[in-house]
Amino acid sequence: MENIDVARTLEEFADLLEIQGANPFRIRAYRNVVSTIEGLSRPLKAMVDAGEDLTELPSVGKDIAAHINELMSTGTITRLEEVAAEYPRTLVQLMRLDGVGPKKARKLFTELDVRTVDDLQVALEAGRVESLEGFGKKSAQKILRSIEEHRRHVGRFLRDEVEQLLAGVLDHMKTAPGVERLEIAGSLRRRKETIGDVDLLAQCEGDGTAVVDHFVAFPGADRVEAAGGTKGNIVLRSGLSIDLRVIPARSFGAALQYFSGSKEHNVAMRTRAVRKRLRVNEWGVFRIPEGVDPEALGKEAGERIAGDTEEGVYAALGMQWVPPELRENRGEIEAALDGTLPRLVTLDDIRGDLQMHSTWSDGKATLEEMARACRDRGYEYMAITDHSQAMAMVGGLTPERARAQWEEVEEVRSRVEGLDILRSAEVDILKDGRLDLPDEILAGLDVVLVSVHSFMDQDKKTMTDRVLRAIRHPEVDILAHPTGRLLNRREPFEMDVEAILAAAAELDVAVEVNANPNRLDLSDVHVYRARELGVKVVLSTDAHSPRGLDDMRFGVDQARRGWLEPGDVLNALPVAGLRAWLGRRST
DNA sequence: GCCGTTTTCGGCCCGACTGTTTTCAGTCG
Repeated sequence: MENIDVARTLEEFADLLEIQGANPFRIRAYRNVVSTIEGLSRPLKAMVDAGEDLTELPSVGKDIAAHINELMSTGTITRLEEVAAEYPRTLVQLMRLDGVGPKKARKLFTELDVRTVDDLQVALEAGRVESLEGFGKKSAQKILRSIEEHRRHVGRFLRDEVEQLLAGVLDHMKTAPGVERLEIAGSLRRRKETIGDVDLLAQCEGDGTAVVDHFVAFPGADRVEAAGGTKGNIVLRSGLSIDLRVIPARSFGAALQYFSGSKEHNVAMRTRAVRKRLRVNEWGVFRIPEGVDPEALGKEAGERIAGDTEEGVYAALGMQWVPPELRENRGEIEAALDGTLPRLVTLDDIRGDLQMHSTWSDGKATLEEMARACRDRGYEYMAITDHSQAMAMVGGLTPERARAQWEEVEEVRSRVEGLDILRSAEVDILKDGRLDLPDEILAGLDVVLVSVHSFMDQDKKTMTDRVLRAIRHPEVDILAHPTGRLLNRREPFEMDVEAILAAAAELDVAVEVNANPNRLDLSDVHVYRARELGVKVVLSTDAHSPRGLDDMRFGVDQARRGWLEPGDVLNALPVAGLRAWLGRRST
């Protein structure tokens, strides 16, 4: 059982407890554990097998540790089954719909015997929902719409999609009246792998109604969900929901901090603030006078000690400013208090790209076009990594064609100055873990990438052994797109990533963060774990055209979310250092 | 249900908007 399975089960437990109407703090306790597990870089299973005490984990106490142990050994949790007997598990699907929370889900079930989204749709269309107390025509319509949306677009948006969808909105906001500054907050600012919705902040003094009105008049809006004096929301035709909040300058930093999240990061910050008798909200940081009940104060009461800048908000709590990519409550709060945050890698640190394709296999551009595009991007080096022969449908390299490509590499080297072109290939890891090109060809390559493209549905042990065998080959330098996932489309392979990373550390094999926004493989949590284990990480675009080379920034974002510093990143090395690393086994 | 320079009980982050309401519950972030 994977961490994600445990997290999903506990989340379902929390949802059911909420529908049941349990103690809100008990529900929060479960949700806190979900967040702990999601940020965990090691498998729970391994911890349990090693006899480690799960209550050592933050937010995990005696009861939930027992639940996790029961879940691991029996596949279920007795207490969860008891609640599920009262309120069907399918009710949590209702809660996922926009406009339906725990109370309404419960009411729909108890009053109308609605158990599933399908049931709800039938009840809505029969007009039975709108006559329910607490519901009405408008909310019924809203729920019906969100059911349709749910069916059309399950899952979240990829970040490059969001950026494209958002461009028009940002353009539109340039002419908003009285707006001095516009910033992106939320998960987009934190550079999460996928995005649920977008948060924008506009700086404007006084009443924000005119700004909100301008925002909701965006021609590309399919509908307007909210429009007030400080907040508006539109939903684009694609289903992407965009929130705008209007904030005065004195509070802009506090609002940017607040709306950038994550929720877990903010809760942790506020908890620390309370201990210092400070109150942090989106309007600023305020000192609560002795003997005064904070609840009795207005939202901006007390002595304001920060709010106009984000740096000031963190400083007021005695913290370093935290890069948004780290704000997941995975140790960044403690590091910011100690002044030990990492110096995260940036796009400027990247000296070359070590995975791309050309017309020798499934790329759209010639080797020389790719080389010139790399040089134009200021790189010192590149590796041309066309597929190997097993990928016959894309014209993968046979040994003969590989040798022929080396000749072209020499020619292009002489024509494109100031760029080191490395001989390489993306060598298929065959079904049994052997490599798809003979050793004498592998020995002739400057850098050997290996990756899985076939038999992706092998069971976990078979796949793990297969990849372990492949990376134990002495010519292998890089394991590319290690888990094979495609965001929103294909789950990662069944594979013991922990074992692969441990082996990579031991063998001094680098692992890739594939920067293609559809992949972002490894995940941020696995990147963090790679760093912990001392595994070198390489950020590669897997470009199939010159434009694809620009995806590098997504790889850098992912690396930053995994806490990587330039020294952790293979292709942040200058060319001499890279060449030295590639020769590490021959010295 | 978890947690502890307010430590084994009594807290636990906080505000805005909508819709169905005659003063606020529910949802959302």
